[in-house]
Amino acid sequence: MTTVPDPEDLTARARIRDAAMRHIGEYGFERATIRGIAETAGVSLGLVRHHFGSKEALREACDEHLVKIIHKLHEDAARDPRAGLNPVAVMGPYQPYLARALTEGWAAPLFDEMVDIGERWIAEADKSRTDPPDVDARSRSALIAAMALSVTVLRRHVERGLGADLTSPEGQAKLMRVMLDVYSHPLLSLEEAAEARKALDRGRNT
Amino acid sequence: MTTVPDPEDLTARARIRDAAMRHIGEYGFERATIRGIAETAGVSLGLVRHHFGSKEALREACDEHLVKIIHKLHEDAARDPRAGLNPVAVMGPYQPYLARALTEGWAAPLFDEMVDIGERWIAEADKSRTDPPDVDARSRSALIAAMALSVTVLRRHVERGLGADLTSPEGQAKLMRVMLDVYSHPLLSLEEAAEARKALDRGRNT
DNA sequence: GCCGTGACTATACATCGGTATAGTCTGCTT
DNA sequence: AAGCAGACTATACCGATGTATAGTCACGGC
Repeated sequence: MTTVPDPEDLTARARIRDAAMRHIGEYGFERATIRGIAETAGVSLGLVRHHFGSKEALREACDEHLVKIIHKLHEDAARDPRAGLNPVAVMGPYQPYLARALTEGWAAPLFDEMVDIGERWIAEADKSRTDPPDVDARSRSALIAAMALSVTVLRRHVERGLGADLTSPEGQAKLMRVMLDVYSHPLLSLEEAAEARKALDRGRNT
Repeated sequence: MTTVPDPEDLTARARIRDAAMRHIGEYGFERATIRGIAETAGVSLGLVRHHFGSKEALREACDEHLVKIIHKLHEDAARDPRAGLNPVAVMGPYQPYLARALTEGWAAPLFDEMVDIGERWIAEADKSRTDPPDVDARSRSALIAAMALSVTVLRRHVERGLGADLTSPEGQAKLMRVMLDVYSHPLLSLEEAAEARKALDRGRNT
């Protein structure tokens, strides 16, 4: 799944890009070295430069590729909405790179697009909501996007907490069960929330 | 808030440690340089080594200090549970460092302790829950901890989404409002969750 | 058949940054 | 007064890594 390469793949350029995504995903951009990437791709140091020019440009190429992948996944998810719940399963091998991109500061457009998608979804759901929302749909979408991505970003910690390897089918099934339970039970009752809001209005912020 | 220094502070050692936490928080461990930290602390490169021995050891000292801070905050939060909702406000200036620690792979005990605390809280809440939980309290606590920390870890993205600066009181109030709304409304109905679980049981995992 | 272009390699270069060492100054103890 | 300890500085060292350059090889068009 999601490992289907572009037709243009198999080329050295594609191999380098894939190796870069793996290295950056595993070590982060700083610790990933062009030499290491070249070795993994089975090419010389110079060829990386020949194709991409600089380490920074290589990263940008990886980003573009990620965006491409996400767009394709988004189309797929439009057909089966439930499949999109589990980001670890969805992103597959590109998930570590995504996590780095989000935490090392260069994937803003990507996150924003996720917020866009969520916002439309939420606006739809608001129509059948009984109590009026206290805040705009976009803000809620941003928080929910962050929450959904937290599994990706804090994956190692979540794995420890669940006692399961999230690359395995069993681990992913477990994660889905946990998510279903948590997502279907509010952390706060409406009354508690209303009370906290009132306290906030009184100007007591902490 | 949370800026009250230890009595032992004001010493060069403390200044170096604080500078290190700021630099690592801002740039990450790799990109943070001992030279830069020394300059910020207003001391020489050599003094950093004199006090801490190595960059790695300096990081460990920062970790220990973070743990100390978290413990103190935890005691405070025990008195006023609601204050603990907002991790950005709670962690104050140490929040960027915490985010780095969590995403760059070295803060496992810290996360686990948060899961511990949450687990006890959830076990308590389970007593008054009508439907039986599908998964153990610890797994749910881990996911919820990750979700709660997502604001800290993806802070820049959340800020863009909310259109607010989370260091400002207004931004924090806005975040609180968003959290209260989202936390008090389940993302999935019990029926949807039950149905998804059934689909999972049929062995169709994706 | 030649030549040019682009994929690819080998190697040199320069900088950055962690580490190591030698030395200075201040203050305290005896 | 002597001397020792610890805080602190200046500077040298060296490996790692991104960047740059020169050169080789294969292939396709004129």
